[in-house]
Amino acid sequence: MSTAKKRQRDCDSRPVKLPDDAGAGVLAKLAWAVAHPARVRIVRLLISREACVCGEIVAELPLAQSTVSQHLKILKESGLIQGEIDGPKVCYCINREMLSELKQLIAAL
Amino acid sequence: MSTAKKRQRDCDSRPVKLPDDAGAGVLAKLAWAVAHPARVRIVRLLISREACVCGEIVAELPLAQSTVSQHLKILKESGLIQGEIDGPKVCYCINREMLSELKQLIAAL
DNA sequence: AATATTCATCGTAAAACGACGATAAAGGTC
DNA sequence: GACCTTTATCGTCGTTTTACGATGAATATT
Repeated sequence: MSTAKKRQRDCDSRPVKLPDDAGAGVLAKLAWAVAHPARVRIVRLLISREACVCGEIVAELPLAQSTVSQHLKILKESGLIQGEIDGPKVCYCINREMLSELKQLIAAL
Repeated sequence: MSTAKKRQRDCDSRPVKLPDDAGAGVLAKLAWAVAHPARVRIVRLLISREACVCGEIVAELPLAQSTVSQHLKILKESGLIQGEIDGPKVCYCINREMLSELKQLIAAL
């Protein structure tokens, strides 16, 4: 995704409110991605395994395949994980950059 | 809820599943507390100010007083903040221990 | 070609979230 | 006591989340 921060100089006299809010949104989104036990487990699994087929993730969780797929979609949209099609299977892996950004944003609290 | 599998102390060779799940819930709860822009801003505000009356927090956010109060309640229930009654006002402050736990859990990912 | 496997998506239902206004509770002030 | 300030809670409404089964698309396998 690379929704990098574009820095521009506006002649505003109050450069305080908006940046604060925007930054809050970024952290909130990433935090929300791991704000569910199933998603935490998926993230941890992918961190430890480095690459994992969807079926394995489903087998690891006490949820229906469609539900897991939903969580995977959410994690994918957050940028924390990536999915690569491999034949009829889909191989998921962690996006280390996004994970680092999450860690940094939390650590900077 | 609690569709948790009751796993007895059987001589299982894989003591991995249950701790993983429990820990996931703890992290998910703390992450969810900061999974909303308004709550991120409240947390940041309390970190920077060290103590803050509810009214100031309300003034800082573009939300109704009742809505902010809801968010404060959520943050209080997560343990991330504490509220102390001071006359008719309520003084909120960060719970540094919980904040550290959140940081540690994220960093340990 | 027919079938099986793998995964995403659709449709749906229940629950929770997020927001608000109105009201109540608790504490000061006159 | 009457009144104002401050905050929490209640009731409500619309939206989102979470979960599931069923279906569809894409690829392997036979």
